[in-house]
Amino acid sequence: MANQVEREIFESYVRRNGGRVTPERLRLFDEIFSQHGHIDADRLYRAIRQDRKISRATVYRNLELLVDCGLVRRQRLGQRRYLYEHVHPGQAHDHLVCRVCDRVVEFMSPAISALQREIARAHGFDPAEHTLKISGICVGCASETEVAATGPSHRRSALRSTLS
Amino acid sequence: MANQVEREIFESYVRRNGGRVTPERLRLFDEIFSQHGHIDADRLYRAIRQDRKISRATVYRNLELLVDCGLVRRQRLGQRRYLYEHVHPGQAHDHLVCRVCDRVVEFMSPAISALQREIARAHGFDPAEHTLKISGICVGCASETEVAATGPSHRRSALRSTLS
DNA sequence: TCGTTATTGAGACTGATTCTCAATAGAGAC
DNA sequence: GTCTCTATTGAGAATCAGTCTCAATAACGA
Repeated sequence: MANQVEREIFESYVRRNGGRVTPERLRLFDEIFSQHGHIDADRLYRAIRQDRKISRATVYRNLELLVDCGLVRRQRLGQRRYLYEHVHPGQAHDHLVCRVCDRVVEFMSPAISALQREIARAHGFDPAEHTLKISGICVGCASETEVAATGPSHRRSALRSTLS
Repeated sequence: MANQVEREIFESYVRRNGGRVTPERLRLFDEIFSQHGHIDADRLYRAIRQDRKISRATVYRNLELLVDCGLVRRQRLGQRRYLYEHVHPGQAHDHLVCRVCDRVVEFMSPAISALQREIARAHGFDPAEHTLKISGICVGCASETEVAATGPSHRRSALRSTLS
């Protein structure tokens, strides 16, 4: 079975802390490790709902658990909700987010990671994790919106008159 | 008067887009430019409320306006709410956030900024803005929590047993 | 001063996440 | 296998930040 190692990490983390291994936990683990990329809590909830009863609260609680034991990363890439992704140790990466279409692209930069560690230490911080999100406009959207935009582009302006 | 330049940028941005310069807008501008560091919408609302009637909606609407014209930066540094800070052009900076006490420390790294631009371009993105948040544990909290922590430290674990 | 229409205020609304608490069910002891 | 203890679950209520609605107000150009 795939993700055997991660699954053992998970189970042993739970047991070590006096927790119980429940079918709900395992199902959530499987779901998030079968997904590629970023997924929100509601999607996970609905995916699991396909074949078993589970409550939203359980999904949230156990996502927190997965985050705590380091197997899952939770980030706000869009505006409203958190996105979750499973972590492959040693493969730290960051994100480019298109502010028009919300597409997320991952990239790795050991140079940036190293600089971050350095900076944190210089300021007396013990760096635990970081979030680097670069938002901009991707190639696709850039060509599409060339004609339109003169302002903040993607979202409605706070000034009404610009709408008319 | 201080912030004269920024204020003119603001007024001309509003006018240029067919908007109106209202006392509420000016008051919000003054408030956020009189504050140092990061502040949330509710704090701004309450600060302004001290000496004039204003509605929450107006605060949010006009914060959006300030963000749109580039005078204010909005970021999620904590978990829940957005934090706002006024921007001094040419002084891009990033943040270190202590995950225990939520203290925010600013730092500047031209090297990281340059790398970010490079990466964005390499992936066909036109970079508009970025958020780099390094969260970790600051010196103060590190020494205080030395004895305690064995787990996720600062917040309640998703596993109940660890509470007892 | 007037008229047009952008802006405001109050409160309803939304959507994501967290909380509550009674019912359920792991898992160690026997 | 059965018992017991208590961690976990489910359903829905609660929270919280932020957004929307719409009638009343007030900028600002004529």
